Amino acid sequence: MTAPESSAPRLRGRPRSPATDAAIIEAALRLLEEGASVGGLSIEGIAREAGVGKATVYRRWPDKNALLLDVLRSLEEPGPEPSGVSVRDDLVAILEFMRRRGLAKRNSALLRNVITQMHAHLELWRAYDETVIEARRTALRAVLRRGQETGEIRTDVDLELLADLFTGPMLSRAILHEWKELPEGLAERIVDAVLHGVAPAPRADAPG
Amino acid sequence: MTAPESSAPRLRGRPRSPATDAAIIEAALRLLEEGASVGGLSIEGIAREAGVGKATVYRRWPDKNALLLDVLRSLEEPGPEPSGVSVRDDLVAILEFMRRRGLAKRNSALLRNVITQMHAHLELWRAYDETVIEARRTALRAVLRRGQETGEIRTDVDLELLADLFTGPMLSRAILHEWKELPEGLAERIVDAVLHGVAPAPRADAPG
DNA sequence: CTAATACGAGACGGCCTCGTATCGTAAGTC
DNA sequence: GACTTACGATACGAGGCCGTCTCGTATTAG
Repeated sequence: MTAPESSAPRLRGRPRSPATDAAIIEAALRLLEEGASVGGLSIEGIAREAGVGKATVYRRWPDKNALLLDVLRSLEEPGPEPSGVSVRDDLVAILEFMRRRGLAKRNSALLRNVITQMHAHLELWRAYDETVIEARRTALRAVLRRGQETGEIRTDVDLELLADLFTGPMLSRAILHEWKELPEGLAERIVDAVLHGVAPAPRADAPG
Repeated sequence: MTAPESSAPRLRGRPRSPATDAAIIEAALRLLEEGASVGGLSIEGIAREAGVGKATVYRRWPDKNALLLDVLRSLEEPGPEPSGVSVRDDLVAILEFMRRRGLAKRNSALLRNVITQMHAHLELWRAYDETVIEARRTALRAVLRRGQETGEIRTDVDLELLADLFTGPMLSRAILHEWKELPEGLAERIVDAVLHGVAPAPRADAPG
Protein backbone atom coordinates (compact mmCIF):
# COMPACT_ATOMS: atom_id res chain seq x y z
CA MET A 1 0.00 0.00 0.00
CA THR A 2 2.22 2.73 -1.20
CA ALA A 3 -0.57 4.68 -2.80
CA PRO A 4 -0.50 8.01 -1.02
CA GLU A 5 -3.94 9.14 -2.04
CA SER A 6 -6.64 6.83 -3.19
CA SER A 7 -9.58 8.84 -1.95
CA ALA A 8 -10.09 11.19 -4.90
CA PRO A 9 -10.88 9.11 -8.01
CA ARG A 10 -9.57 11.47 -10.67
CA LEU A 11 -11.07 10.39 -13.92
CA ARG A 12 -10.68 13.29 -16.26
CA GLY A 13 -7.10 13.50 -17.39
CA ARG A 14 -3.97 11.40 -17.43
CA PRO A 15 -3.89 9.13 -14.39
CA ARG A 16 -0.96 9.13 -12.04
CA SER A 17 1.54 6.43 -12.70
CA PRO A 18 1.83 3.82 -9.95
CA ALA A 19 5.29 3.08 -11.30
CA THR A 20 6.25 6.63 -10.40
CA ASP A 21 4.87 6.13 -6.90
CA ALA A 22 7.10 3.13 -6.52
CA ALA A 23 10.11 4.81 -8.09
CA ILE A 24 9.96 7.60 -5.53
CA ILE A 25 9.68 5.22 -2.59
CA GLU A 26 12.49 3.13 -4.02
CA ALA A 27 14.72 6.14 -4.43
CA ALA A 28 14.20 7.14 -0.81
CA LEU A 29 15.03 3.62 0.34
CA ARG A 30 18.12 3.56 -1.83
CA LEU A 31 19.39 6.79 -0.32
CA LEU A 32 18.73 5.55 3.20
CA GLU A 33 20.54 2.32 2.44
CA GLU A 34 23.54 4.25 1.29
CA GLY A 35 23.84 5.86 4.68
CA ALA A 36 21.84 9.01 4.26
CA SER A 37 20.31 10.20 7.49
CA VAL A 38 16.62 10.85 7.76
CA GLY A 39 17.33 14.49 8.44
CA GLY A 40 19.66 14.59 5.48
CA LEU A 41 17.06 13.36 3.05
CA SER A 42 15.60 16.04 0.84
CA ILE A 43 12.63 15.97 -1.45
CA GLU A 44 14.90 17.49 -4.02
CA GLY A 45 17.45 14.71 -3.63
CA ILE A 46 14.83 11.99 -3.67
CA ALA A 47 13.31 13.37 -6.85
CA ARG A 48 16.74 13.53 -8.43
CA GLU A 49 17.53 9.96 -7.41
CA ALA A 50 14.20 8.79 -8.77
CA GLY A 51 14.64 10.66 -12.04
CA VAL A 52 11.48 12.57 -11.35
CA GLY A 53 10.44 16.18 -11.17
CA LYS A 54 9.95 17.78 -7.81
CA ALA A 55 6.37 18.64 -8.61
CA THR A 56 5.69 14.95 -9.15
CA VAL A 57 6.68 14.31 -5.56
CA TYR A 58 4.75 17.24 -4.16
CA ARG A 59 1.72 16.14 -6.15
CA ARG A 60 1.67 12.97 -4.04
CA TRP A 61 2.89 13.94 -0.60
CA PRO A 62 2.44 17.28 1.13
CA ASP A 63 5.79 17.17 2.92
CA LYS A 64 8.76 15.04 3.84
CA ASN A 65 7.18 13.43 6.87
CA ALA A 66 4.24 12.11 4.92
CA LEU A 67 6.57 10.66 2.32
CA LEU A 68 8.83 9.06 4.90
CA LEU A 69 5.90 7.50 6.68
CA ASP A 70 4.92 5.78 3.44
CA VAL A 71 8.52 4.74 2.95
CA LEU A 72 8.46 3.07 6.35
CA ARG A 73 5.16 1.42 5.71
CA SER A 74 6.48 -0.01 2.46
CA LEU A 75 8.82 -2.12 4.53
CA GLU A 76 6.15 -3.69 6.65
CA GLU A 77 5.76 -7.41 6.54
CA PRO A 78 2.98 -9.42 8.11
CA GLY A 79 5.05 -10.96 10.87
CA PRO A 80 4.88 -14.52 12.09
CA GLU A 81 1.64 -16.13 13.13
CA PRO A 82 1.98 -17.85 16.51
CA SER A 83 1.64 -21.58 16.04
CA GLY A 84 -0.08 -21.92 19.35
CA VAL A 85 1.72 -25.15 20.12
CA SER A 86 4.98 -24.42 21.89
CA VAL A 87 5.54 -21.02 23.43
CA ARG A 88 9.25 -21.57 23.06
CA ASP A 89 8.88 -22.14 19.33
CA ASP A 90 6.67 -19.10 18.96
CA LEU A 91 9.28 -16.97 20.68
CA VAL A 92 11.95 -18.37 18.39
CA ALA A 93 9.78 -17.54 15.39
CA ILE A 94 9.30 -13.95 16.54
CA LEU A 95 12.99 -13.42 17.16
CA GLU A 96 13.91 -15.16 13.93
CA PHE A 97 11.60 -12.75 12.14
CA MET A 98 13.40 -9.86 13.78
CA ARG A 99 16.73 -11.34 12.83
CA ARG A 100 15.85 -11.69 9.20
CA ARG A 101 14.51 -8.14 9.14
CA GLY A 102 17.68 -6.83 10.67
CA LEU A 103 19.71 -8.84 8.19
CA ALA A 104 18.20 -7.15 5.21
CA LYS A 105 20.62 -4.29 4.88
CA ARG A 106 17.79 -2.09 3.84
CA ASN A 107 15.94 -2.58 7.08
CA SER A 108 18.98 -2.37 9.24
CA ALA A 109 20.05 0.96 7.90
CA LEU A 110 16.51 2.20 8.20
CA LEU A 111 16.12 0.91 11.71
CA ARG A 112 19.23 2.66 12.85
CA ASN A 113 18.56 5.90 11.09
CA VAL A 114 14.90 6.03 11.73
CA ILE A 115 14.61 4.89 15.28
CA THR A 116 16.52 7.80 16.70
CA GLN A 117 15.78 10.62 14.36
CA MET A 118 12.15 9.81 14.78
CA HIS A 119 12.32 11.30 18.21
CA ALA A 120 13.20 14.58 16.60
CA HIS A 121 10.24 14.27 14.22
CA LEU A 122 7.90 13.25 16.99
CA GLU A 123 4.76 12.95 14.86
CA LEU A 124 6.55 10.60 12.52
CA TRP A 125 7.83 8.44 15.34
CA ARG A 126 4.47 8.17 17.03
CA ALA A 127 2.82 7.17 13.79
CA TYR A 128 5.40 4.48 13.17
CA ASP A 129 5.39 3.35 16.77
CA GLU A 130 1.64 3.00 16.90
CA THR A 131 1.13 1.34 13.57
CA VAL A 132 4.06 -1.06 13.48
CA ILE A 133 5.89 -1.53 16.72
CA GLU A 134 2.97 -1.65 19.08
CA ALA A 135 1.30 -4.37 17.01
CA ARG A 136 4.40 -6.52 17.28
CA ARG A 137 4.72 -5.92 21.00
CA THR A 138 1.10 -6.88 21.51
CA ALA A 139 1.61 -10.14 19.67
CA LEU A 140 4.69 -10.88 21.74
CA ARG A 141 2.90 -10.11 24.98
CA ALA A 142 0.14 -12.50 24.01
CA VAL A 143 2.62 -15.31 23.50
CA LEU A 144 4.30 -14.56 26.80
CA ARG A 145 1.00 -14.48 28.64
CA ARG A 146 0.09 -17.82 27.13
CA GLY A 147 3.42 -19.13 28.36
CA GLN A 148 2.60 -18.01 31.86
CA GLU A 149 -0.74 -19.76 31.66
CA THR A 150 0.72 -23.01 30.39
CA GLY A 151 3.48 -22.90 32.98
CA GLU A 152 6.28 -22.47 30.46
CA ILE A 153 7.14 -19.05 31.87
CA ARG A 154 7.39 -17.77 35.39
CA THR A 155 4.61 -15.52 36.56
CA ASP A 156 6.67 -13.47 38.97
CA VAL A 157 8.40 -11.46 36.24
CA ASP A 158 6.86 -8.34 34.78
CA LEU A 159 5.49 -8.90 31.29
CA GLU A 160 7.27 -5.86 29.89
CA LEU A 161 10.55 -7.03 31.31
CA LEU A 162 10.00 -10.47 29.85
CA ALA A 163 9.50 -8.97 26.43
CA ASP A 164 12.68 -6.94 26.70
CA LEU A 165 14.68 -9.91 27.92
CA PHE A 166 13.90 -11.72 24.69
CA THR A 167 13.93 -8.88 22.20
CA GLY A 168 16.62 -6.69 23.75
CA PRO A 169 19.60 -8.84 22.81
CA MET A 170 18.41 -9.15 19.23
CA LEU A 171 17.52 -5.49 18.90
CA SER A 172 20.68 -4.11 20.42
CA ARG A 173 22.71 -6.22 18.03
CA ALA A 174 20.72 -5.09 15.05
CA ILE A 175 20.97 -1.46 16.05
CA LEU A 176 24.45 -1.17 17.49
CA HIS A 177 26.47 -3.73 15.62
CA GLU A 178 26.79 -4.54 12.00
CA TRP A 179 24.44 -6.96 10.34
CA LYS A 180 27.23 -9.50 10.40
CA GLU A 181 26.38 -10.01 14.05
CA LEU A 182 23.07 -11.75 13.40
CA PRO A 183 24.14 -15.32 12.64
CA GLU A 184 21.82 -18.17 11.93
CA GLY A 185 20.48 -19.83 15.02
CA LEU A 186 20.77 -16.69 17.10
CA ALA A 187 17.05 -16.61 17.78
CA GLU A 188 17.05 -20.09 19.24
CA ARG A 189 20.10 -19.44 21.33
CA ILE A 190 18.64 -16.29 22.80
CA VAL A 191 15.28 -17.86 23.57
CA ASP A 192 16.78 -20.93 25.21
CA ALA A 193 19.29 -18.92 27.18
CA VAL A 194 16.64 -16.57 28.49
CA LEU A 195 14.26 -19.40 29.24
CA HIS A 196 16.67 -21.59 31.13
CA GLY A 197 19.05 -18.96 32.46
CA VAL A 198 22.76 -18.67 32.07
CA ALA A 199 23.53 -19.92 35.54
CA PRO A 200 24.54 -23.55 35.29
CA ALA A 201 22.75 -25.34 38.11
CA PRO A 202 19.15 -24.77 39.24
CA ARG A 203 20.47 -23.82 42.64
CA ALA A 204 17.91 -22.62 45.15
CA ASP A 205 19.86 -19.66 46.42
CA ALA A 206 17.96 -17.27 44.21
CA PRO A 207 17.59 -14.06 46.20
CA GLY A 208 13.89 -13.73 45.56
CA MET B 1 39.48 16.91 28.73
CA THR B 2 37.64 19.32 26.50
CA ALA B 3 40.75 21.25 25.50
CA PRO B 4 40.85 20.77 21.74
CA GLU B 5 44.44 21.79 21.24
CA SER B 6 47.04 21.81 23.96
CA SER B 7 50.03 21.12 21.77
CA ALA B 8 50.93 24.63 20.65
CA PRO B 9 51.73 26.73 23.69
CA ARG B 10 50.76 30.15 22.42
CA LEU B 11 52.39 32.69 24.66
CA ARG B 12 52.38 35.95 22.81
CA GLY B 13 48.88 37.39 22.91
CA ARG B 14 45.63 36.93 24.74
CA PRO B 15 45.16 33.28 25.71
CA ARG B 16 42.07 31.34 24.72
CA SER B 17 39.40 31.25 27.35
CA PRO B 18 38.67 27.79 28.77
CA ALA B 19 35.26 29.11 29.73
CA THR B 20 34.56 29.63 26.04
CA ASP B 21 35.65 26.06 25.33
CA ALA B 22 33.13 24.87 27.89
CA ALA B 23 30.40 27.20 26.68
CA ILE B 24 30.63 25.78 23.17
CA ILE B 25 30.49 22.18 24.35
CA GLU B 26 27.62 23.04 26.65
CA ALA B 27 25.70 24.68 23.84
CA ALA B 28 26.07 21.61 21.64
CA LEU B 29 24.84 19.39 24.46
CA ARG B 30 21.91 21.68 25.10
CA LEU B 31 20.86 21.52 21.47
CA LEU B 32 21.15 17.75 21.40
CA GLU B 33 19.10 17.49 24.57
CA GLU B 34 16.38 19.51 22.98
CA GLY B 35 16.03 16.93 20.25
CA ALA B 36 18.34 18.26 17.59
CA SER B 37 19.76 15.53 15.41
CA VAL B 38 23.47 15.16 14.94
CA GLY B 39 23.07 15.89 11.27
CA GLY B 40 20.96 18.90 12.08
CA LEU B 41 23.57 20.48 14.28
CA SER B 42 25.40 23.35 12.65
CA ILE B 43 28.50 25.17 13.71
CA GLU B 44 26.55 28.32 13.10
CA GLY B 45 23.74 27.21 15.37
CA ILE B 46 26.08 26.05 18.11
CA ALA B 47 27.93 29.34 18.05
CA ARG B 48 24.64 31.18 18.24
CA GLU B 49 23.44 29.07 21.16
CA ALA B 50 26.74 29.61 22.93
CA GLY B 51 26.68 33.35 22.33
CA VAL B 52 29.95 33.07 20.52
CA GLY B 53 31.32 34.13 17.18
CA LYS B 54 31.72 31.50 14.50
CA ALA B 55 35.41 32.24 14.22
CA THR B 56 35.79 31.35 17.89
CA VAL B 57 34.52 27.85 17.13
CA TYR B 58 36.59 27.42 14.00
CA ARG B 59 39.63 28.59 15.93
CA ARG B 60 39.27 25.50 18.13
CA TRP B 61 37.93 22.74 15.93
CA PRO B 62 38.54 22.24 12.23
CA ASP B 63 35.08 20.82 11.50
CA LYS B 64 31.87 19.53 12.98
CA ASN B 65 33.13 15.99 13.50
CA ALA B 66 36.06 17.08 15.62
CA LEU B 67 33.78 19.21 17.75
CA LEU B 68 31.21 16.46 18.18
CA LEU B 69 33.87 13.99 19.18
CA ASP B 70 34.88 16.30 22.01
CA VAL B 71 31.23 16.72 22.92
CA LEU B 72 30.92 12.97 23.26
CA ARG B 73 34.08 12.67 25.26
CA SER B 74 32.86 15.32 27.67
CA LEU B 75 30.16 12.86 28.73
CA GLU B 76 32.49 10.03 29.60
CA GLU B 77 32.48 8.77 33.13
CA PRO B 78 34.88 6.26 34.67
CA GLY B 79 32.43 3.39 34.93
CA PRO B 80 32.14 0.93 37.80
CA GLU B 81 35.08 -0.97 39.16
CA PRO B 82 34.31 -4.70 39.52
CA SER B 83 34.28 -5.62 43.17
CA GLY B 84 35.70 -9.02 42.40
CA VAL B 85 33.52 -10.70 44.99
CA SER B 86 30.21 -11.73 43.41
CA VAL B 87 29.90 -11.87 39.66
CA ARG B 88 26.20 -11.30 40.04
CA ASP B 89 26.78 -8.09 41.95
CA ASP B 90 29.34 -6.90 39.44
CA LEU B 91 26.85 -7.44 36.65
CA VAL B 92 24.23 -5.52 38.57
CA ALA B 93 26.72 -2.70 39.08
CA ILE B 94 27.48 -2.53 35.37
CA LEU B 95 23.82 -2.50 34.38
CA GLU B 96 22.99 -0.03 37.11
CA PHE B 97 25.66 2.25 35.71
CA MET B 98 24.07 1.95 32.29
CA ARG B 99 20.67 2.68 33.76
CA ARG B 100 21.79 5.83 35.49
CA ARG B 101 23.52 7.00 32.34
CA GLY B 102 20.39 6.41 30.31
CA LEU B 103 18.35 8.22 32.92
CA ALA B 104 20.28 11.43 32.56
CA LYS B 105 18.20 13.01 29.85
CA ARG B 106 21.31 14.46 28.35
CA ASN B 107 22.85 11.07 27.78
CA SER B 108 19.70 9.44 26.60
CA ALA B 109 19.09 11.95 23.86
CA LEU B 110 22.71 11.74 22.87
CA LEU B 111 22.69 7.98 22.84
CA ARG B 112 19.71 7.86 20.57
CA ASN B 113 20.86 10.55 18.25
CA VAL B 114 24.47 9.63 18.16
CA ILE B 115 24.36 5.89 17.96
CA THR B 116 22.64 5.79 14.66
CA GLN B 117 23.80 8.87 12.88
CA MET B 118 27.30 7.85 13.72
CA HIS B 119 27.03 5.16 11.12
CA ALA B 120 26.63 7.90 8.56
CA HIS B 121 29.68 9.71 9.89
CA LEU B 122 31.72 6.56 10.05
CA GLU B 123 34.93 8.13 11.29
CA LEU B 124 33.08 9.67 14.21
CA TRP B 125 31.41 6.43 15.13
CA ARG B 126 34.59 4.41 15.01
CA ALA B 127 36.35 6.91 17.24
CA TYR B 128 33.55 6.79 19.79
CA ASP B 129 33.20 3.03 19.52
CA GLU B 130 36.86 2.39 20.07
CA THR B 131 37.43 4.85 22.86
CA VAL B 132 34.28 4.36 24.91
CA ILE B 133 32.18 1.38 24.02
CA GLU B 134 34.87 -1.18 23.49
CA ALA B 135 36.40 -0.41 26.89
CA ARG B 136 33.08 -1.09 28.55
CA ARG B 137 32.56 -4.30 26.62
CA THR B 138 36.00 -5.52 27.58
CA ALA B 139 35.28 -4.92 31.26
CA LEU B 140 31.97 -6.75 30.95
CA ARG B 141 33.60 -9.68 29.19
CA ALA B 142 36.14 -9.95 31.97
CA VAL B 143 33.42 -10.21 34.57
CA LEU B 144 31.58 -12.82 32.55
CA ARG B 145 34.72 -14.86 32.04
CA ARG B 146 35.39 -14.75 35.76
CA GLY B 147 31.83 -15.98 36.27
CA GLN B 148 32.50 -18.92 34.01
CA GLU B 149 35.64 -19.76 35.96
CA THR B 150 33.94 -19.58 39.33
CA GLY B 151 31.03 -21.62 38.05
CA GLU B 152 28.47 -18.86 38.38
CA ILE B 153 27.89 -18.81 34.63
CA ARG B 154 27.49 -21.59 32.13
CA THR B 155 30.43 -22.19 29.84
CA ASP B 156 28.40 -23.45 26.89
CA VAL B 157 27.13 -20.02 25.91
CA ASP B 158 29.12 -17.72 23.68
CA LEU B 159 30.68 -14.84 25.59
CA GLU B 160 29.35 -12.26 23.15
CA LEU B 161 25.85 -13.62 23.45
CA LEU B 162 26.14 -13.55 27.22
CA ALA B 163 27.07 -9.90 27.12
CA ASP B 164 24.10 -9.09 24.91
CA LEU B 165 21.70 -11.04 27.07
CA PHE B 166 22.53 -8.79 29.99
CA THR B 167 23.01 -5.46 28.27
CA GLY B 168 20.47 -5.81 25.47
CA PRO B 169 17.34 -5.39 27.58
CA MET B 170 18.77 -2.30 29.28
CA LEU B 171 20.07 -0.80 26.07
CA SER B 172 16.97 -1.37 24.00
CA ARG B 173 14.91 0.32 26.69
CA ALA B 174 17.24 3.27 26.87
CA ILE B 175 17.31 3.66 23.13
CA LEU B 176 13.78 2.81 22.06
CA HIS B 177 11.64 3.86 24.97
CA GLU B 178 11.54 6.99 27.04
CA TRP B 179 13.71 7.39 30.07
CA LYS B 180 10.66 6.75 32.17
CA GLU B 181 11.14 3.08 31.38
CA LEU B 182 14.28 2.69 33.47
CA PRO B 183 12.90 2.24 36.99
CA GLU B 184 14.95 1.63 40.08
CA GLY B 185 15.86 -1.99 40.59
CA LEU B 186 15.76 -2.75 36.88
CA ALA B 187 19.40 -3.77 36.82
CA GLU B 188 18.92 -6.38 39.51
CA ARG B 189 15.79 -7.75 37.92
CA ILE B 190 17.47 -8.16 34.56
CA VAL B 191 20.56 -9.80 35.97
CA ASP B 192 18.63 -12.24 38.11
CA ALA B 193 16.20 -13.08 35.34
CA VAL B 194 18.98 -13.78 32.87
CA LEU B 195 20.98 -15.73 35.40
CA HIS B 196 18.19 -18.01 36.55
CA GLY B 197 16.02 -18.03 33.46
CA VAL B 198 12.40 -17.18 33.04
CA ALA B 199 11.26 -20.75 32.85
CA PRO B 200 9.91 -21.80 36.24
CA ALA B 201 11.29 -25.28 36.77
CA PRO B 202 14.76 -26.53 35.78
CA ARG B 203 13.15 -29.07 33.52
CA ALA B 204 15.50 -31.14 31.39
CA ASP B 205 13.54 -30.96 28.14
CA ALA B 206 15.90 -28.41 26.68
CA PRO B 207 16.36 -29.46 23.04
CA GLY B 208 20.05 -29.39 22.85
C1' DC C 1 53.72 51.89 26.06
C1' DT C 2 53.68 48.24 21.71
C1' DA C 3 52.85 43.80 19.71
C1' DA C 4 50.23 39.75 19.43
C1' DT C 5 46.33 37.08 19.92
C1' DA C 6 41.35 36.17 21.30
C1' DC C 7 36.89 37.81 21.33
C1' DG C 8 31.76 38.93 19.53
C1' DA C 9 29.58 40.38 15.56
C1' DG C 10 28.59 39.88 11.21
C1' DA C 11 29.49 40.52 5.96
C1' DC C 12 30.63 37.72 2.08
C1' DG C 13 30.08 34.36 -1.96
C1' DG C 14 28.83 29.83 -2.61
C1' DC C 15 25.99 25.94 -2.16
C1' DC C 16 21.87 23.42 -1.07
C1' DT C 17 17.08 23.03 -0.05
C1' DC C 18 12.46 24.67 0.30
C1' DG C 19 7.72 25.06 -1.88
C1' DT C 20 5.58 27.21 -5.99
C1' DA C 21 5.06 28.14 -10.74
C1' DT C 22 5.58 27.63 -15.67
C1' DC C 23 7.20 25.49 -19.66
C1' DG C 24 6.24 21.81 -23.62
C1' DT C 25 4.92 17.13 -23.95
C1' DA C 26 2.56 12.63 -22.84
C1' DA C 27 -1.47 9.96 -21.79
C1' DG C 28 -5.61 9.32 -20.61
C1' DT C 29 -11.40 10.48 -20.90
C1' DC C 30 -15.39 12.14 -23.46
C1' DG D 1 -10.43 15.98 -32.02
C1' DA D 2 -11.13 18.54 -27.46
C1' DC D 3 -10.21 18.54 -22.85
C1' DT D 4 -7.91 17.44 -18.64
C1' DT D 5 -4.45 15.94 -15.84
C1' DA D 6 0.40 13.94 -15.14
C1' DC D 7 4.98 14.24 -16.39
C1' DG D 8 10.21 15.89 -16.53
C1' DA D 9 12.65 19.91 -16.45
C1' DT D 10 13.71 24.04 -14.76
C1' DA D 11 13.36 28.82 -12.96
C1' DC D 12 12.23 31.49 -8.95
C1' DG D 13 12.77 33.94 -4.32
C1' DA D 14 13.52 32.84 0.28
C1' DG D 15 16.31 31.01 3.75
C1' DG D 16 19.96 28.15 6.14
C1' DC D 17 24.67 26.83 6.59
C1' DC D 18 29.35 26.65 4.97
C1' DG D 19 34.17 28.45 5.75
C1' DT D 20 36.76 32.78 5.28
C1' DC D 21 37.42 37.29 6.27
C1' DT D 22 37.28 41.86 8.43
C1' DC D 23 35.79 44.90 11.78
C1' DG D 24 36.46 47.16 16.63
C1' DT D 25 37.50 45.76 21.17
C1' DA D 26 39.60 43.08 25.04
C1' DT D 27 43.40 40.81 27.22
C1' DT D 28 47.77 39.19 27.75
C1' DA D 29 53.34 39.37 27.34
C1' DG D 30 57.32 42.01 27.08
